[in-house]
Amino acid sequence: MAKQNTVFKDAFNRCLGLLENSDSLASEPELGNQLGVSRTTIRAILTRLEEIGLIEWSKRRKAVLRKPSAEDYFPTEETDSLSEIIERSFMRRILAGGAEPGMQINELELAREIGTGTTSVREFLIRFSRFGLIEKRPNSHWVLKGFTPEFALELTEVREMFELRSAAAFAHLPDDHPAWNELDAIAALHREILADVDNRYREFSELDEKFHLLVHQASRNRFIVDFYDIIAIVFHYHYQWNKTNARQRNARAMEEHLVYIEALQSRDPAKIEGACRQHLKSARETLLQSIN
Amino acid sequence: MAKQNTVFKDAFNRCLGLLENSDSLASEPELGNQLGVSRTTIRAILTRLEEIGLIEWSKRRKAVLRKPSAEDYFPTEETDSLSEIIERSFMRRILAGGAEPGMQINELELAREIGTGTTSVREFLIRFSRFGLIEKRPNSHWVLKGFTPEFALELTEVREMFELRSAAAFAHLPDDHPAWNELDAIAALHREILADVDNRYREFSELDEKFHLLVHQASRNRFIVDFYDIIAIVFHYHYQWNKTNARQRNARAMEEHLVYIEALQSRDPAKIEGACRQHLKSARETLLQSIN
DNA sequence: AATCTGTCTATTGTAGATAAAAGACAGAAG
DNA sequence: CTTCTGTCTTTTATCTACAATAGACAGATT
Repeated sequence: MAKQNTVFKDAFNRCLGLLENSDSLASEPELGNQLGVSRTTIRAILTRLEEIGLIEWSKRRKAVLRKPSAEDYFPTEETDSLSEIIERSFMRRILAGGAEPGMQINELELAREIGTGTTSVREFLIRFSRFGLIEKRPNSHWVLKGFTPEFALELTEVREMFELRSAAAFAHLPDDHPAWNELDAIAALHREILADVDNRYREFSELDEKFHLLVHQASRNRFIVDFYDIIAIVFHYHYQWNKTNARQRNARAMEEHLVYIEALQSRDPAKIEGACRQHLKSARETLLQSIN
Repeated sequence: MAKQNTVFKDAFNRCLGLLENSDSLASEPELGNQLGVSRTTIRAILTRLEEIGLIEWSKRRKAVLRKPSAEDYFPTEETDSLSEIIERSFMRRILAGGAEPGMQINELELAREIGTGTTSVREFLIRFSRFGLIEKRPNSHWVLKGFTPEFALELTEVREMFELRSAAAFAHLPDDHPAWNELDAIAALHREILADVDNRYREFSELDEKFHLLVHQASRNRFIVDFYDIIAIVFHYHYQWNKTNARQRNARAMEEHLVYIEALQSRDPAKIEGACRQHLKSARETLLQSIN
């Protein structure tokens, strides 16, 4: 196949969601906006909805005939884009599996194992190389540099520089900047999760990413914001496969976040720097501990 | 063609160089090391050398029959790798040509204009995207964010953070670290060029890159070192197409470098910070001036 | 015993082809 | 006259194929 129709399938599934609570659908351009896809894809979705008897479609009329059932949805495995599949598969190999630093990475072999063409793997590796974990030998293979303590130290060194600066900039955002409201919402969510931490500590990972990204964005510097991608992906995958003490670790981090957030809200530079440093220090320690 | 044989042509040309001052060639593996290519390529080179009557080749014997002449060399246009060609072509379009921020970038069109396949253009754009000048709309085009004053300010902000830290780290390198010798050599070259600045000011660009890279490497942080790529490419191409006051600008920068280098050699943190800040400040001003 | 050459295989870099998705435009419907 | 639909064209994402290049191995040479 030249191209997977995952965009179609994913949008189709989301369209079934829209269909649950309504007895007709909006216009094609409007649907396109709602689902974030082009009209071409919308029309493919409408065609299929009609085929499986979910709607009656004639020009502007899109009447819902019945509610969607579980079988109407495409299975979730089919809605992931190829690059997501490659990313997951690759990250599992290098973080979970016993991948030695210095190991060669073979495009062809990777492609065969994942069951995809080499082009996609190549493009993934090129995109991934900016994370500093792999390196290309021109006209030859890639070399895995490995998820080592050195990597973690270099990563956190830059992270700390960037986050301290961003946090300081946060205090100078104008009072009517939307970031303040988002910060309040994030603080509230922290308290909510902490109140039921035993059951909800798994939600921390996503919350953590959202909070730190918000802080980094205050720098108004694309390089600082982009760099946060690297941190996010490392934490995301690393914790996904390393769950020792997750509950306790997350609870502690959330407490620190709350102190950090209050400091931001106070707009007091010294207080902000202190809280930020404290949190970054323990984040670094946690990361380093979990590597060895 | 599936693959250009630019590696062969470039290595061949360099091999002619080796051949100029010697009447026989080393063994195949040894030549491979000297030219940085595989034995397969070496044997292709030897075959051609024999064909055009430059050597007599039989097993270990590779006797030089005559000195290479100008026609023996491949033209330089044919020795550039495809990615270099694409990079130059693209940079010319966005830096020299009137490329508006927000403009769409079309892979197919770019490929046609450069006369290459889309795969190579795609891969180039992916690699290039880390420089923060373009951005991808998934399943759709790339958007040019433009070489704007904002870009320059964001770039220099991070650069200053990184270089100040690297310069400070430089002072703590052990006395027997090779960087000290390289620094001396770079200082000497500065003085040499300054002594004949009217004729040699064009050599500054390369020297500048070498010096700052040396400083950044003292950080021993892959993210800091890698970031210097962005600065290098921006300065490299930007100055290539913007030559107003080049002589004066370069002379001033070299003077500043010498002060900066002396500060590094003194290992005095305060002095280093001062000289570094001074130089970065005028580098930023120069860059900003040349954008508007 | 070490290094070299002859030969063979495997992998990378790039072009070209094709289905999926985006998007343009004219005429239809409100 | 604005927004929609029908239709068509263009572009992107991905696969496959193949020449260039790297690299492996056994036997030859020093």
